[in-house]
Amino acid sequence: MLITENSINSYPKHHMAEHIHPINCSDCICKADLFSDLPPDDFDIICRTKQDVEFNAGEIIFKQGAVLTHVVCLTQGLAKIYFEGIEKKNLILRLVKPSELVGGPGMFVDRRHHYSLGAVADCKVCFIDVAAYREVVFKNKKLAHEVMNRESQHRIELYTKLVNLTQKQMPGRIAEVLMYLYGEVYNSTKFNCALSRQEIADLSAMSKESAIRILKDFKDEGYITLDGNDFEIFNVEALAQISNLG
Amino acid sequence: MLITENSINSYPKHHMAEHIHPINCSDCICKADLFSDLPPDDFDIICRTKQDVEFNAGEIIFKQGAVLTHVVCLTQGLAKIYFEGIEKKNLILRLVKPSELVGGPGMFVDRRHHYSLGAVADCKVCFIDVAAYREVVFKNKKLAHEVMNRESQHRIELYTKLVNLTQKQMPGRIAEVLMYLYGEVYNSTKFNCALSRQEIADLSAMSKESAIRILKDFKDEGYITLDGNDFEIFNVEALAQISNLG
DNA sequence: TATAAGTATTGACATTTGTCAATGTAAACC
DNA sequence: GGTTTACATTGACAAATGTCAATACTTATA
Repeated sequence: MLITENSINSYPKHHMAEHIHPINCSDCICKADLFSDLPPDDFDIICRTKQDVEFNAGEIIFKQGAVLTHVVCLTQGLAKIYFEGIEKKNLILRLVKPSELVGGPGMFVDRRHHYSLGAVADCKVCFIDVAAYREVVFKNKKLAHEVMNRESQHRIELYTKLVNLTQKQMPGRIAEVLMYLYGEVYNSTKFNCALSRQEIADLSAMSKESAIRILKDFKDEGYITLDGNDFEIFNVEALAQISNLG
Repeated sequence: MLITENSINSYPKHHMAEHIHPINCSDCICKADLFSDLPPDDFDIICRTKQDVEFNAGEIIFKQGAVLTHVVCLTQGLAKIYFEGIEKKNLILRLVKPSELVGGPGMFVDRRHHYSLGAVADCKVCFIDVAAYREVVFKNKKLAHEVMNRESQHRIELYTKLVNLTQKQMPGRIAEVLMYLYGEVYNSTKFNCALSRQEIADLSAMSKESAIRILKDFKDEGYITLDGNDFEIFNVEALAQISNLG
């Protein structure tokens, strides 16, 4: 069984049954990233426990508050790390692309998830037993370094996010999100955005109506074009400046 | 010399000269906390590099952007970890009490400070060479665990802060700050607050005028009394509820 | 004591932002 | 095709929040 007996998670049953199948870990996209330099023996420890699962867009991969029994590697799709705040309002911390391993700070504290991971588009993920993961991290100094490094990087991004959300007005925040989608998620000025308007709003801490209005303003100014979820950014410099000035 | 040659830090000269004096590390308040279980040999590595410095209230201990050459242990006073944001607006992440060691995420990334540390009250701090600190952390598994644990804890607090600041309105945010001062800083419902009104505002991401107004509202409601910097909280439950509801 | 400088407070006002309700649009389903 | 459902858009309005200027208060200093 994928989830331990006492887990308070509740994955749809059909996911758990249908999609658990062995794939060749050596060829896996996970291997390309965090585990690329890992000795085969150590990598085996990780692989032995892994479980593949598919999620449809909109489904929850793991939920804030649930017992942290596995870390997750996204192998396909797009996911969001988000926080469930006051009165059902969500705050998206960041998006997760394939090859990224998502752990969570609870791993070393209280073994609970402190944020939720949700599928923005259809996703394939690989669940890795947290005990196996910890074992390998503590066994392997280089990996431990790398993990620390990445966690530090995330913390720095979190500080930047905190300043963005508390000190910038809405146009700056939306410009920020567009630059993020362009520069870090789709790596192109033209993209079909997997995020709904509500999710864009959740990423910039405002109401969806406000997000829509600002996007329309940017469109009217000629900085972007919008057709449903088809985005194209024409004036990166203008958006960068709006984002920087706040 | 306290700071390496290529440091872009600029501490007032008189601090650097006057206050470097050996104290008995074994009795130091630092020792009581993070380093309490450290083998004597490892602790010696740390102690050999330490430099004591005093700072007056309002002075900067280290500055965002500067080269991270030392980690800092606060031995006396009260300090703030803050972020210098847009147009000189500061955001205080949290307060630091004596015995706490302040590193910063840059230690494992780019060797720069990603936030500033400032003295809220007069402070005594102990600078520890970052190389010595890293050496001991990587040598000592138990300490490494503890460091990871604390960093995780801070990250969790950061998530909570992010939600507080983006999803709560001003009364909720000020109530939050009062609960924080009561519960985690002064551990008493009655305290002489070392923070200025501006700093209370920086802690709750609002203008100082707004902070003042909300404090006055709480006073008018009878939840607190205020006389300059003398605070007394009468109705913890009311503040807790205001904080929770947002 | 007088003066100056910084901090705190208050009120008036403008701006930003959210809420609500109405309408439009698109995909899914019968 | 028609219906339903979810999502997107728009406008009107209310609420939250910041800005600015005037004034009080405190502390440091001449």
